[in-house]
Amino acid sequence: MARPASKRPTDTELEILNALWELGAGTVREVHEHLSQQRDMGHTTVLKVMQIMTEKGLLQRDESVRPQVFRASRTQAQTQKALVADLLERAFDGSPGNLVLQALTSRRTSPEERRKIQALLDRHEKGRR
Amino acid sequence: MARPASKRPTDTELEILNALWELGAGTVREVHEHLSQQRDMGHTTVLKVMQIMTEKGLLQRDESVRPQVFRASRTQAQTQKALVADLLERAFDGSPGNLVLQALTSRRTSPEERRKIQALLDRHEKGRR
DNA sequence: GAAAGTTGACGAATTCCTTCGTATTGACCG
DNA sequence: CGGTCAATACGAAGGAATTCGTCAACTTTC
Repeated sequence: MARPASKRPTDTELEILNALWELGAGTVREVHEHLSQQRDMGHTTVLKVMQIMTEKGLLQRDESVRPQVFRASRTQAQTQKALVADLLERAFDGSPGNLVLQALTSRRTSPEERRKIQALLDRHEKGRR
Repeated sequence: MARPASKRPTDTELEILNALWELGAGTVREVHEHLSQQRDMGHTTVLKVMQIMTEKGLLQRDESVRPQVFRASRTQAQTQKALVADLLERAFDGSPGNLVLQALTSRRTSPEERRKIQALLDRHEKGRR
């Protein structure tokens, strides 16, 4: 009669993952400073979330050094793919086309982005990868 | 010092929205039956969630009839677009290209889907919409 | 080596979400 | 009308998520 832990990283967790992907790896302090540029969070709050993320397996922790160094367990691409697959499943009936449609009509999609997408599509059309 | 209500519909809420979009509008019973095909949820549970969704503004309720009829406040397309924009912001640094890349490399993307996407791109390339 | 500063562990407080049990209200039938 | 059944409201239970305060442990610096 309870709520199951979210399969996806939460918003806060994702922000920390973004920081770690950019840093490669980092201490709580480094992550906190990175986040502070956009977000107002206490140092211990970041630490706590990162501890929980480590328990969940989202982060790896090197305890042999002080301060401890954290890194993401999965790559950004792996996580992004999982998030897209999840959203596809939950909100787009599994049809990537519908999802891409909404992405294309986003205000964020510049002609440049569109060319980028076209290039991706071409690469898929002729052969692999 | 607490948790803010999620800006996005939760998983359960999205399932109910999916049902209502497909039904057009429906009673709790109809939604429950629709959901029962994939999910095991009590009748009152569905009702409760739908009540909360109504409070949140996600659903509109016609109380003049019995049983009450609910419908989604926003269209599927509107919601999908918001979800994509949100994911774009949180996990793809605002770049639709990166998102589409992950969508394209999804196992769910058949050649047929790819053609569909190509058609969308073409439509965007030449002119409006 | 003691003081001062960092870092990390722990747990509390609070709200949200999911799930129902129970109670109340409303509608229909006889 | 009163009874019955469905529909709705109410509220509670309990785990998840977010945020810190507090204190202990460890480092660095005089």
